[in-house]
Amino acid sequence: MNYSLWFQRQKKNTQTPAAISIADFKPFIKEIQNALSSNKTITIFCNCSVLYSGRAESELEEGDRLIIIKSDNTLLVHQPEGNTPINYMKTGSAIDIVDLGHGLLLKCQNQKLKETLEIFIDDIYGIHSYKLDDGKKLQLVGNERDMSDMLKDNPKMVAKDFVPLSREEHTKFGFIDVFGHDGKGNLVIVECKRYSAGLSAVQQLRRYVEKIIELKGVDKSKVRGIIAAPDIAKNAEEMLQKWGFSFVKVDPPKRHEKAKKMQKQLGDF
Amino acid sequence: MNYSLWFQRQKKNTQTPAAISIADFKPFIKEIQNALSSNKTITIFCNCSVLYSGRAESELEEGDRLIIIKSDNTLLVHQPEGNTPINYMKTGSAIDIVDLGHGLLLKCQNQKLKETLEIFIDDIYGIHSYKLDDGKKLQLVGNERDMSDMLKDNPKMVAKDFVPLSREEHTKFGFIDVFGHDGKGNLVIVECKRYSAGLSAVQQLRRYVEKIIELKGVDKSKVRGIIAAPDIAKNAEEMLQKWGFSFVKVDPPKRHEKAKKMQKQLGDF
DNA sequence: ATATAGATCTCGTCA
DNA sequence: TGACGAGGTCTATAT
Repeated sequence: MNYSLWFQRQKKNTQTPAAISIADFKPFIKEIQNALSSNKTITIFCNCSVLYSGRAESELEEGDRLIIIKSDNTLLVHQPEGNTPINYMKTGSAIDIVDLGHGLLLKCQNQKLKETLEIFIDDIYGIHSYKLDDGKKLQLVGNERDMSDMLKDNPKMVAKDFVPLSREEHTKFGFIDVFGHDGKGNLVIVECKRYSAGLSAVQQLRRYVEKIIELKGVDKSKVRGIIAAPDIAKNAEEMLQKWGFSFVKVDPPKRHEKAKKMQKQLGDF
Repeated sequence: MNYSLWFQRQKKNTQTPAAISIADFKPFIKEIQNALSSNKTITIFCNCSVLYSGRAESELEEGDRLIIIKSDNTLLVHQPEGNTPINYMKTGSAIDIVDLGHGLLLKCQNQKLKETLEIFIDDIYGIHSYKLDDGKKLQLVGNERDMSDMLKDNPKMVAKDFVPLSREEHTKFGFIDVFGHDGKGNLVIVECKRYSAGLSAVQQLRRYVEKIIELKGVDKSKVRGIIAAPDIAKNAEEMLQKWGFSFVKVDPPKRHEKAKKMQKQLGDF
């Protein structure tokens, strides 16, 4: 049975706090407990303050927020602006609601992660819940994996004489995006970045190159390191040159490219 | 005026799709447009499918979700499980709602970022909106900055003879967590990590050390690199030793430590 | 469980 | 505006 409840209330009148009686919150408690026990997704528009203790400790003063509780007991506190939740608790937390008389305390505890979140709810503007049914997964095109795929399928984008051997493999040399050799007996290591490559990208490449020199026992001059990215930062380029690596401008693939690739494959028949 | 609307409907009966008429969605459109124009925070419990195109491209098949639209036109699509939104659009997006007859199309476009999100809403279980008022910011204790603070105030946690000079400063040597020297005329660079240090942490330290050797023109033996973290990965420790750096076990500070520090400071008087 | 690296990362900060 | 690093990062994957 899908039961739901909706209260529309005026914001608490600070001039007459006595108007908010214990009885006001009773149905909310019931609704939240009901929704929690039936694994519904719950939204609470409210005025609240928040305390967090766990990996760090945080405090958030009183303000209007949207609280979301999911069927896996994930809890999110969202402010009216911004992408990311201001506070949150991960899946598997134990959630409890306590009547404080002057408001509600939403307690959220994750035993495993040793984290606690306490939400002091001063006023509730609305509670809504619904049992959501969804098992679908996102199909995404244009991540780094697709980029290394593209380079393996189109080695000329890296270098004229590049011969790819493996892609995105956890070798003993490390996690190398595209690995191969060129016509002159050099090993080639390609590090892809979907966005402008920075210092850390160059260092990542450097680490792989050094490891392969060490493990294969080959000479430094026999290993080519290449960054493939749409752009590279000035400092990163300097470091790249200093280490004898090179940069190839490559834009990350999206559906457009994917479609072209499929057309090409179809054309092979 | 705070106006709000609440519809409780059964899930669409797939056997009789004709039962869902255009008229059913009319009040929803009005409510969404109304809420958008007054910068309310909106929640929509619905069944929908989603297309994204921008930095990457993604597709999400039909399922039950919670859509959140904030007062800054941030848009989030949440599945009933998991911490992070399955789809999202950043602040400043233009949001438009279109009646498709057989459902609604929620279009979200960010001109600046060249991103588009299209949500095809097949069925709506509930729409709620409220104007939220909140300008408070999170007070957080126990981040890396606090950790470098702690080390600067308690240099013996790093080494007996450590003399800190600066903390978290953008020097010409780079962004170094704690910088100083020891009694033997060596420069000391400390890199803090709140969690187990990995290969990238060691490389970050290595980069700072190399830069300071280059810019100061000092000998490699005169610069000490130290990782301060609660733990270090095995591979990272190997690399650390190979480069002559050292590891110091330090737990990140939280309120408990902060309080102790304040007591200590008070005790100084 | 730990380790490694990507992410439509996001967010802040400083040049 | 770009660059750089932290994040209560989160998430997926491999060992």
